[in-house]
Amino acid sequence: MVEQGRSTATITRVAEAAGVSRATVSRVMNGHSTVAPELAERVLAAARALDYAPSPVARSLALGRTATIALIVPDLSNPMFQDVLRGLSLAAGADGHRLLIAESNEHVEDEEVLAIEARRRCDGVVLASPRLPTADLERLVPQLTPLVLINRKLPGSGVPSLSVDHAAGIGDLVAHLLSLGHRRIAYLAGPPASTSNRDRLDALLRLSDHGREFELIQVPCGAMFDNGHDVAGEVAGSGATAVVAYNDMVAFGALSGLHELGVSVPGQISITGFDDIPFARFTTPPLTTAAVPKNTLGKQAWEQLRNQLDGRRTKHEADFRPRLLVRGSTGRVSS
Amino acid sequence: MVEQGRSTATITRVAEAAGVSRATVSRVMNGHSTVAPELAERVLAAARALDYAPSPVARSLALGRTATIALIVPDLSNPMFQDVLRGLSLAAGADGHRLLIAESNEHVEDEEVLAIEARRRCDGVVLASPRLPTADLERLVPQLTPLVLINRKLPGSGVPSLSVDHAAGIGDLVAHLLSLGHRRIAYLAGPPASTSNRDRLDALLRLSDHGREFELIQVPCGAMFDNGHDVAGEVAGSGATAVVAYNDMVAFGALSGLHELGVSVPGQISITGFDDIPFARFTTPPLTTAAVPKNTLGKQAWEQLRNQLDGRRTKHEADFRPRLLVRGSTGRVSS
DNA sequence: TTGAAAGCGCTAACAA
DNA sequence: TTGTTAGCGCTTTCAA
Repeated sequence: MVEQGRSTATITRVAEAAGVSRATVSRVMNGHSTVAPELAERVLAAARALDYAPSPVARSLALGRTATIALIVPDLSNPMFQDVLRGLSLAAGADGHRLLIAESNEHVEDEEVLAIEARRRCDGVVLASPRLPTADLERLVPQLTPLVLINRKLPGSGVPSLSVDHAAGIGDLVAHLLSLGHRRIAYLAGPPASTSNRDRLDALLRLSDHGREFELIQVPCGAMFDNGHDVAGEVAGSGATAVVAYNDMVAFGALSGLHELGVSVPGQISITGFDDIPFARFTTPPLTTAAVPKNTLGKQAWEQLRNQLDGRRTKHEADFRPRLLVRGSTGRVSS
Repeated sequence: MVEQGRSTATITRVAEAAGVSRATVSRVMNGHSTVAPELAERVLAAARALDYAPSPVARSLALGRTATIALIVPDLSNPMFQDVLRGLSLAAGADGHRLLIAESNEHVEDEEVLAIEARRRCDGVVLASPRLPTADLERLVPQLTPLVLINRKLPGSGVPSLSVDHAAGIGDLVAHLLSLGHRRIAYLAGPPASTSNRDRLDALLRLSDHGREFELIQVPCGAMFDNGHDVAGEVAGSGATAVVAYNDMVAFGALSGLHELGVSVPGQISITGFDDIPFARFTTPPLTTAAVPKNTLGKQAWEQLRNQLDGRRTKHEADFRPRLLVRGSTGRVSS
């Protein structure tokens, strides 16, 4: 048997040492009612001497709450979720709550049981599950509440949801490209099952208006560097003068691939990303993109969750409009 | 009051419904001893009907273990830790353990209480705490055990520790640069308090051998994109023909900055990074770097922790030697 | 094989 | 103000 930390004192031992009841110790430790100062002092002294701290697990059972929340994401390697994670961790931590993280590793089929299991160890859940079918999600809601959804709406369910307004972001990017004279635009599509990909694609289709505003060339791609890199050739041969990438990583991969092919950006082709992940302004050339406030998303998620934990009702849906950042990767169309 | 999920069934209700004792339900749920098949079936039916699942919190209290571990990191925005997080999350998850994550947000002074608090909710801790003074860490060990250290050694303590062999990585990078003819090398230093920075710097000083092998120019920098970007001018003016950056992000920032200044890489200056974070091979030019097996680190951390949880002793220290990846950002010195 | 009972460590009515 | 008591939901000896 391995040494499992020093044997921890219990409330009973402290009570004995201080010559009081466990209830009194509990009251002192929680700053409750008014315990006689001299008693309180005795209790604290005993607690210090025994190096006592209340057991979170026992408290959780007695109180019915754990001071812990769960974040459920499909994929931790996605910078988008990393920032949400970070914002959430900081905000919840500042309010004395721990963060449990559960990653489905893109296995949608495990996501339900993962979420339910996680919820049972926690007081609430922040769920980012872009691929889970709506029907399944709806069925899940009662077991996950208090719940906050990220990048996903469930109208009429009363579940707070924080989303990026993808359509608005795409709108800004396209307007920018159109103003530069581009009329043949390739979309490097993200994962087909991803709702954010669908949102972005829908927006593009709408804006293209059946080719009347501009010609839209769809290129199946993915969500990672490599995917963008690998379609560079296809892009170059497509006749597109501008590329709207699913996200910054893809854009960066494409940038890299085009560079290797000797295609100049933005000289011959313009490229836009989406998200504004940290290095987007450091690429060569720096990436024009739509910045989504990812930290804000995490922080707001905590606010929404805390409201529910406190029994408050809360506003239900928030859309965060990305901010267009024009940088060096887009330029006037070469005629 | 908000709806807190559907009211969950307890073991008592299931026992009543099945007409058995709680002990029997417990045995069935845990696949223990041999409960008579027909009884077991009755219990399972009741459990299904009531949608029962054992409470993890109650189990934790009764069993004295939580099936949860904690990862403690100074800064989640550091890609290095993100990958460790990911590897750890996956490995622990595969063995049915949850992951609690605690971020000190670089506040070393909070790290101790954060770690202790986290440990009390968990069965063990993976600690990445590059800046915590050794004495403090040593005092902490008994309260955190089972414990695994990342990028940090505590000789004689018996605490398993997984580290990157920074010196070896730097050695490979420098050998590479020397072979290309470089004799004036700038080091873009990371955070002074970081042990990994110190390791890398020490290695450089040793290799430089007081300038006999090459001249070492120290440039205080940092750990992020911006820091690298901001010292580009200084680097360009330093007369260095090659740059060893603290990590890939800094290298990338420097790359970007030099590009803006019209300094060609590797034409005029060669640059190396460290870590091989995902985009390192997509920069322009792609980054020569020392690849650290970060996923492995996370995965191994779980192995080490699991060994301790199982009461097994385990090998104590592992050094992961980075792999030199020669890419486009380094070239023969321009004479 | 099954059940009764005690216990994990804490909190919170209720009484005194 | 303090203590007594019951209870949070589960596991696990110990007897039967």
